[in-house]
Amino acid sequence: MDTPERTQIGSSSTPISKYEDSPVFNYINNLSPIKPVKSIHVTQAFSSLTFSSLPSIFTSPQVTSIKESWFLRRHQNLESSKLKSLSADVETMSNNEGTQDEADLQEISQAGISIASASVEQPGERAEFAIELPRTLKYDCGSPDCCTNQDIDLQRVDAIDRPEGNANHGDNQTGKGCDWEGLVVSDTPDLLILSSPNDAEAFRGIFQNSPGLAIGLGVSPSSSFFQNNMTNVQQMQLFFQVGLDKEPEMGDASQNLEIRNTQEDHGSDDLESVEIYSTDGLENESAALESLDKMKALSNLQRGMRRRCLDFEMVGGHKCKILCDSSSSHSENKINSKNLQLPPVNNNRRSRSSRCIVPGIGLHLNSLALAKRDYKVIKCDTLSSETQVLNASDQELLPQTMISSAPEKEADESGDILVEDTSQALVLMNPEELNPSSPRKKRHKVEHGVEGEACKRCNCKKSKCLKLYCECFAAGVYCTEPCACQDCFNKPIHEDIVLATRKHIESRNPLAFAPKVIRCSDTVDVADESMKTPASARHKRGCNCKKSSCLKKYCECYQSGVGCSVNCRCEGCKNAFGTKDGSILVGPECAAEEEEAEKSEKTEHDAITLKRENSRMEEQVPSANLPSTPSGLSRPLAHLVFPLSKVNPPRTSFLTKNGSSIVLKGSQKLRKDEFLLPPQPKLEKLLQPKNAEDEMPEILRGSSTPNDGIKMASPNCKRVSPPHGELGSSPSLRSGRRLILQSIPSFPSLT
DNA sequence: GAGTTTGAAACT
DNA sequence: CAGTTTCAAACTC
Repeated sequence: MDTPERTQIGSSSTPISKYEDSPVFNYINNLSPIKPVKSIHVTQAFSSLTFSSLPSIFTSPQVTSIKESWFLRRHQNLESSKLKSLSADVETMSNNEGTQDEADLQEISQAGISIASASVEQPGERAEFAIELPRTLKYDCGSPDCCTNQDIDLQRVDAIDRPEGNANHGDNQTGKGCDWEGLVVSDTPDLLILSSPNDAEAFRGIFQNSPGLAIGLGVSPSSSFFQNNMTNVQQMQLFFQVGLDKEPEMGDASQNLEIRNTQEDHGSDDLESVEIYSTDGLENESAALESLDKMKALSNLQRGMRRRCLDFEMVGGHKCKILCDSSSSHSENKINSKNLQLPPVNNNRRSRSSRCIVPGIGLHLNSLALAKRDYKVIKCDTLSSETQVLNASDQELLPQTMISSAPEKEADESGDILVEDTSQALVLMNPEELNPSSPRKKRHKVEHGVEGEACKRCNCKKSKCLKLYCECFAAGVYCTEPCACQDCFNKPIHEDIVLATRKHIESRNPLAFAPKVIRCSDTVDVADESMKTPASARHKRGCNCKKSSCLKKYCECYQSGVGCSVNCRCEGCKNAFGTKDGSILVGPECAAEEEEAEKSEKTEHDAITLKRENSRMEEQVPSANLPSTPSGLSRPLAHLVFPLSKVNPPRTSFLTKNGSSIVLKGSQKLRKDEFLLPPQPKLEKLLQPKNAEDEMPEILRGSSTPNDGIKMASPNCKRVSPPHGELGSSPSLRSGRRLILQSIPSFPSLT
C-alpha cells in the first residue's frame, strides 16, 4: 500500500524501477523497511502533503495512478535540483514561501486561463492533490460537500462580483465540523476553512500559506496577494470575466446551480470547470474530462473561493457592504437575488442559507422570520422591488415557509399565525429591505409605506435587546445595522445568549414570541367560521389602553391594524379597525356614538353593502389568488397596501387581513373601504359602528379556534343585535356572513 | 432632536 | 393574580 513511495521511487529512479519490475524485488521491497534516499524526500513530501492523500490512494486506484503519473511528471520537471522542490513544494506551500509555488500558480493560472498549456502539468499535479483529497474524503463528510457545492455555486457568482481581500485559509478543524453555524457566526476569514475536509485539505496542501495561490483564487482583487502577483491578476481577470459573463446569467441562479451541481456530480468540483463546461458545452464530457484535469486545480481554488464567498455571504453584515461595493446596481440586485434565491431554491439548506441569505439582518430566531425574509428578499429581487408584487408573492411563499420552517408556531396558533407572519414578513421586506440604501434607525422615519413591523429596528438602551421590549428580539430577529440599540446582545455573535434568553422567556410565556396578531380563521373551513369571524385578525392578548382610546400606535391592536377584541381591556376603545365591541366596554359615550353612528351608518351601510360586496368579491378573488398566484394578487394587494400603509403599520396585518378577513366579512369590507380611504377619525366613527356590528362577530377574538369564534359570535350578536336590529341586526350580520359565504366559495373556486 | 406620553413587559 | 417598576416606542413640541 505504500504505493506513492514506491511509485515515486520507481518512476524517479530508473535502476530501482528496473528492479521493481521483478516480482522478487517487489517482494523484497515490501519486506525491507529501508527505502532509497530519494524516496525520502518524496515520502516527506507526501507525508506533509497528504494526510488525506494516503486514504485517497487506498480508496481509489485511479487516484493512485494519477499520482504516479503526477510524480513522474514532477520528477521530470524537477530532475536536477528540484528533487527537494517536491518536499519544498509541500513545505513551501505551508510556509508561504513557495516561490516555486508562485511559479506553479502562475502556470496554473495560465493553464486555467488558456485551459491548455504546457504548464498544465504542474497545475495538474496540484489539481490532483486537491481533487484526490476531495474525492476520497467526499464520502467521509457527505453532507457538507453537497451543501458546499451548492453553496459554492451560489457564492461563485457573488465571489466573482465581490472582491474580497483576505484569502484566509480555513483550518481543517472548522472544515471537519462543517459547522454552518460556525461559518455563519464566524467571520469571513475562517470561512475558507471549508466546510468539507476535502477543501480544507486541498487548500492546505496546495494553498496553505501560499499567498500566490490565494491570489490565484483571486476572489478578491483587493487582497494583497492578488495585487502582488501578476499571475494572480490574470486569473482575477479571468474570474471577473467569467463572472461578468455569468452575471447576466445569474438572473437564474437556480439554473446555474443546477448546472454546477450536475457538473460537480460528474466529478469536477471546480466551479470554473463547471463554468467552462457550461460555456464550452456540457455535452462533451470527454473533452470536459480532459480539460477537467487541467482545470481541477483551478476548480479547487475556486471552490475555496466560492466557499469563502458563501461564508462571507453568510455573514449578514458583509452582504450589504459587498452589495454597496458592487459597482452596478444590477450586479447588486443580481447578487441579492442570488443570495436570496438560494434558500428557496435549496429547500434543504434553507435554514442555513436563510441565515446567510438574510441580508444584513442576523439570524432570525424564528424560523418563520427567516422564511419570511427569505421570501421577501427573493420576491424583491425577482419582482424588481415592487412591493405590491412582493406582497402577493410573499403570501404565496410564506405559507410554505411557515409550514416548513416554523412548525412550532403553527402548532401553537394554527394557520392564523402563519398568515400574520406572512403579512409581517411582507411588511419587512417591502419597505426598507428593498431599499437598504436608506436605513432609518428610528421607526418614526420608517413609516414609509409598508414597513411598519417588517423592518424591525430597535433603539434599546437598557434591555440589551434581550427582552421583549426590543422589537427585534420580540420579532425573533437579530438586530441589524439600522438598529440604534446599545449594548446589544441580540446578534449572531451572542447566539447562545439570545437563544437562552429566548428560551427563558418562552418558559414563562410560550407564546411570547408568537405573533401578536392572530388570524381567527383563515384556513379553517371557511363556511361556518368565516361566517362567524372572518375578522381574521385579532390581537393575541388584546390591549390595555387607557388613554389612547386605541387610536394610536400605543395600542398594539391599532398598531397591528387589528380591531380590539374581547381580549382587550382597553378603556374608551375607539379603535378604527374595530372596537372591542360596541358592547359594554365602550361606555356610554362610545355606545351612544356607536348607536348613532350605526343608525347613520345603516343607511350608508345598506347603500354601501352592494359596493362592499362587489369590492369583496374583487378582493376575495385576489386574496384567493394570492396564495395560488402572486401575479394576480399583486395588484389588489397593492391597493390594499397603500391605503393600509397610509393608515398604519397595521398594514401588514391588513394585508393578511385583507386577504382573508376583509374579504370574508361585510364589516371588514367596510374596513377595506376605510382602509382604502385614509383611516381617519371620521371614517373611524363611521366605521366604528359598522365595525362594532360587523366586528362584533369578529371580536369573537382572534381566537385561532373556530370554536372560540363561535362563542364570541354569539355574544357579539347579542350586543349587536339591537343596533343591527335596524339593519336586521342578526339578519344583517347573517346576511353579511351569508355574503361572506358566497364570497367564500369563490375562494376555493378561484384558487 | 429633546422631552413627554403611553402601554407593554418585567418584576415583586 | 395584582400592583409596581422598567422599558422603549410613539408622540408632541
